[in-house]
Amino acid sequence: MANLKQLAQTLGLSQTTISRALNGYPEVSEATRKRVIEAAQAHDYVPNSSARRLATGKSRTIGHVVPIAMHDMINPHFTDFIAGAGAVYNRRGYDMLITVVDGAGEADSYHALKRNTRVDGVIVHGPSSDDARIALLEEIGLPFVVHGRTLDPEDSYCWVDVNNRRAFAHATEYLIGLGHERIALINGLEHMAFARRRREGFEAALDAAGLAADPSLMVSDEMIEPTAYRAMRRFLQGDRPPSAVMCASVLSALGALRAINEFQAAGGRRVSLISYDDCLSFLDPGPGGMGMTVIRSGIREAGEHCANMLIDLIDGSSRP
Amino acid sequence: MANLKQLAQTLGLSQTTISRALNGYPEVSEATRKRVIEAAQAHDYVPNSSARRLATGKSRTIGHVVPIAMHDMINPHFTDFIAGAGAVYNRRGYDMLITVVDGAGEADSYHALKRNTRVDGVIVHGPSSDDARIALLEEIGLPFVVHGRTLDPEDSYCWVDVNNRRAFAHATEYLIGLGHERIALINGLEHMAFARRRREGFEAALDAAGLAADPSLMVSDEMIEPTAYRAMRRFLQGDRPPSAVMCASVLSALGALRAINEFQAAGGRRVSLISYDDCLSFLDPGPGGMGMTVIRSGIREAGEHCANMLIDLIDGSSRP
DNA sequence: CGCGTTTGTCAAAGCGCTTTGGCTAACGCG
DNA sequence: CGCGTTAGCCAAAGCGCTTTGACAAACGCG
Repeated sequence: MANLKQLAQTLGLSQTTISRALNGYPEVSEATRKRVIEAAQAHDYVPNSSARRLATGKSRTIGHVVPIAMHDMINPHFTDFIAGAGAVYNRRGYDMLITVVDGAGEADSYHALKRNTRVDGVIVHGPSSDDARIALLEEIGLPFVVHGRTLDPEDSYCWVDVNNRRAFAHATEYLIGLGHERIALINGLEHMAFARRRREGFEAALDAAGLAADPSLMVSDEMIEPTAYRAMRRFLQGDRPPSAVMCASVLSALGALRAINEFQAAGGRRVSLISYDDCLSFLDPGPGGMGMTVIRSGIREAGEHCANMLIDLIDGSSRP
Repeated sequence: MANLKQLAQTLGLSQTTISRALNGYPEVSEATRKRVIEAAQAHDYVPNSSARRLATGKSRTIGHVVPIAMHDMINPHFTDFIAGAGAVYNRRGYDMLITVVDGAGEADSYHALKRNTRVDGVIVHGPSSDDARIALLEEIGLPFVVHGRTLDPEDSYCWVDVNNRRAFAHATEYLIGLGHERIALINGLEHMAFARRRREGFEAALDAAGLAADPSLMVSDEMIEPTAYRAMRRFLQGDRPPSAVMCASVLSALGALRAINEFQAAGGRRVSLISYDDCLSFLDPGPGGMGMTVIRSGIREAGEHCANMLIDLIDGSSRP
């Protein structure tokens, strides 16, 4: 059956009553409610979401505005994140609206989403150190949760993040425990807050062990294969090559690994490699891996987490 | 300014006229239209999309229903596709709605999207050999474009695809031209139409050169690193190892490469590798690559293409 | 029994837009 | 000049839902 009106007619009730019965309002008797719900099911009635949206001003939709990042690619982690968030939206009756923008149009997109009540909230991906987006969203009053944090620890918005600092500190300690003293770091671009945190963890662990971090063994660049390859090669060709390297992503690790393989084929010493696996589940080497240690970060779970948090926020709740 | 009514009032015109002027109907004089458009701009008026949706029954939204594929990952190519499609949607004033479902719920999702006029059309990703979805969509009358083709060449729906058959035939011919006679194939799962087509191309090229395809040098499995690694290892350990291998994806190539490197480190002969790059732009090795040849397939462009096609279809056009 | 409450229901007024049908004023033409 | 057209604009009726305000009927209680 198509619409509320018809259902009301067949049941001999008013639209009001039907609507209330279906939406769980207390003003209808339980007997009526039961009758209505059954009839709705029997006639395969589902309220039209456009109408509801117009009437309530709520869209039951979450927006993700993804800027097409540098050199025209979307961050591969995004996929896993979406999978996690999407599952939650489904379960909780929300839709997911994705807007792909080139950097410039981003603010406009948020404004447009808000104005049209197209979304009830948004998720902000990978904030840079001090992200303009969060100010914007606060200003226009669109609920949001950010995945990752800005550097300012005292901000009052919701975020979900892995503890990058600690993860890198631990991994570094692990290498130190194995006896490594010259450890290289192939990091992501440091205008991203997470990259900063990772370096901090790395340096803190070295410090704690009385080892100085060697700037000539640290690089901060896009986390892709070729850049990592070149960086690693440079490290290995120096006078005092590292005996271990930490990579900020599996992609970087791939590049580093290539450089290491060439180095060893040419008679070089063995080099250990630890990679931080910021998702990329499809590269999962499984048992008997690719010759490196990886830390898994569960981006997908982060997606679920963000989604749940945002919905709670919208439906009226907390801030963790 | 918030709504049509107010704009109409300030201009001393009726809502009808404003609406018509803004939507390009011929019943308003050019002078009025100009006045209206300018006022709209000046007052920063944008029609409320929920209201419009309700009134017209059109949502100006395209749906992508993505099943969480095998072993819980979304196909990484998806990201690039989305980037391409998303850009087009933006440009043409459409929104993108993504629904993540676990296999079972897929049909329901389509029904729900249709019933609520939540979307005007959908894009179907990676059809299997004979996909139930296209029948379903035709039945419920939801416009769609499929990315990839089913095997039935005579179907009457719209699709966008790369010529997998030809790409693989060419690549194989290339290897043959280099003098290779034993060529391995590491393919994707063959319930996917594209994988079938790739094998056909591969075999056709061998045939044409008077070389028989050796089944013991062909494998069809998920396109991920570890499976490819194991397959390649097996090939190389056989009595007559291949001198070249074609991989159906860069991920497979990575695995194969690992096996090859080990093989060569152990004194094995050189092995050539060609990979089909089904996107993964973030792995782009750039100049001075990773020691393999890749064919680029432009998933992103495919996304743009699909999006344009679908919108044309919705707005009333062709079928290529 | 009478009167203030509560309970369950309904009619009607939006939400902000599109679209139908009608109306007026200007226009074309014999 | 008179009459059929057309151009340009408008009022009002939806689209399908939620929500407000009213109102009977049933109830509680002194």
